[in-house]
Amino acid sequence: MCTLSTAYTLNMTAQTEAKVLSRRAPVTREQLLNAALRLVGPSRSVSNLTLREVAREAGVAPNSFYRHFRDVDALAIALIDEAGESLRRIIWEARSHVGQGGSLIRSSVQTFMQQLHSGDQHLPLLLREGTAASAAFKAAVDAQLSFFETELTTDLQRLVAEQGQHLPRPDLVARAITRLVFAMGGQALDAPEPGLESLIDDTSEMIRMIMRGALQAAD
Amino acid sequence: MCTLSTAYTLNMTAQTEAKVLSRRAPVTREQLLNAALRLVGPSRSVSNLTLREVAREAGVAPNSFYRHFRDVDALAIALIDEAGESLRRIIWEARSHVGQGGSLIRSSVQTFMQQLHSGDQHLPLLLREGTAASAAFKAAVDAQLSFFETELTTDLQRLVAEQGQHLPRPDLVARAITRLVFAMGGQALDAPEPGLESLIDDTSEMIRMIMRGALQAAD
DNA sequence: TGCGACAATATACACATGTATATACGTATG
DNA sequence: CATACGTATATACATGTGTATATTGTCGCA
Repeated sequence: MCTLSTAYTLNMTAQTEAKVLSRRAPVTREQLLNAALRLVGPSRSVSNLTLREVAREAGVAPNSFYRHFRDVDALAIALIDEAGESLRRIIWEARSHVGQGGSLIRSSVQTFMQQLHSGDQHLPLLLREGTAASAAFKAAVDAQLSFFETELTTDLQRLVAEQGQHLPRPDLVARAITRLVFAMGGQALDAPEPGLESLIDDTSEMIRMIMRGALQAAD
Repeated sequence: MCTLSTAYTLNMTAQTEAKVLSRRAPVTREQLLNAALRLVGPSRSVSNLTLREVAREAGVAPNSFYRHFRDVDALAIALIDEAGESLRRIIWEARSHVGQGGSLIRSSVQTFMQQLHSGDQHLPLLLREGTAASAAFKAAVDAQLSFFETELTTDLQRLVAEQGQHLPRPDLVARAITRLVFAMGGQALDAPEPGLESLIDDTSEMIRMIMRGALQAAD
C-alpha cells in the first residue's frame, strides 16, 4: 500500500488554516490535539487512540508526533487540561448569564448539559476519562474537578449567606453536586435531544434536594 | 518465536481446577472471563483488551475464543452482566447484615466501598465501563444500574413509610443516591486504604442530605 | 467396537502498530 | 551568502493483531 504516503497531503482541513507563521509556531501540536478530539468523537476513549491514527488524521507523518508529545497518553492529558479550562469558562458564562428569569441552579445545569451536546468534545472527554483506565488520566481529571469544587464551595457559601442562612459542610455539598451533575451528564451524553429537558429538570431537583437537606442539618 | 505454542500449556492456573466434567461443560468460557477480569485488574479498561491477550492469559488457543464469544466486546458485556448480579448480591447481603448497631445507610455504603477494595474486579469494572467508549457497554451498565435503582426505590418507600412519613419522587431520590454512590466509588477505587473510612462517612452524609431534602419537599 | 460431532489446536496470512535511522526543507544567525 | 539547526518526512523492521483454513483429540451414541 503506497497510497499512505500521499494520504498525508490529502487531509488538509486544519493544515491550511495557518500556513506559515514565524518559525516555531507549534501549529502541528494543535493539529494533533484537534485530530485526536475529532477521532474520539462523542464516545470513544482516548486510550484506544493510536499514534499513527492521530498523525494520519492530522495530516502529519507518524514520527512528527514525537516532536510534540512523548506518547498518546501525554496528548490525552493535554486534552484533559484543555477540557478543564473549557469547563471553568462554561460555568463562568452560565453564572453571568443567569437573569432573574430562571433559577441559578437550573440555568447552570442547563448550560452544562447543552454544552455536552454542542459538538465540542472537550467536556464529554472529561466525563469519560474520569473513570478511565490510566491512573494519570484520573488524576488529571480529579485535579480539574477539585478546582471546580473549590469554586463552587465559595459560591454556595456566598449565595446562602445572602439569604441570611448558614450552610454546614459546604465542601461536602459542593462535592456531592459536582459528582452528581457529572454522573447525570454521562446519561445526558447519549440521551436523545428531546429527553434532555427532563434530564435537566431531574438533575436540578436533585441538587435542590441536596441543598435543602444540607441547610436543614443546621438545626 | 515458537515459544508461543508451548506457552499455552504453561499457564494452568484455572485450567486444572475442573479437569473434566461432562461433555459440554463450558469451562473454557469461565477461563476466558476470569482471564479478562485478571487482565483488566483494578483500573484497565476492557476495551483495550486483545483477543489474543485474553486467550493467552486463559491458557487457550486464540481461535478457541470464537467458540464462546463473537469478539472481545461480547465478552465485556458478559462481564458487565456478571458484575450486575454481583452488585445485587452484595447489597442484599448488606441489607441483611444491618444490625441495630449501625445505620442502614452507612452500613450499605460501607459494604459497597469495601467490596471495591476486596480484590474482586467485577464492581470496579461496572464503575469504569459506565462511562466507557462503546455505546453497548454503557447500555449494559445502565440496565444494571436501572435494575438496582428500582430495587432501591421500593426499599426507600418502605423504610420511610415505616416511620409514618411519605417520600415524594422516590425514583429521583433512588437515582440520585445510586449515581452519587457510584461516583464516589470511583474515587474510593484509588484512594489509599486509610482514607476509605472518611470517604464512607462523607458519602453517607451526602445520602442523608438527599433524604432530608426529599422529605422536606413533602410540605 | 466404531463413527460422527464438536471443541480445541496449529499454522498461516495480510495487515497495523511503535519506533529507529537517515534524509530533505525552511529559517535565523555568523 | 553560507552554515547550522529545528522541524517534518520517507523508509524500514520487528512485533502484535484478527481471522481463515485445516488438523487433532475426545466424548456420546449406535
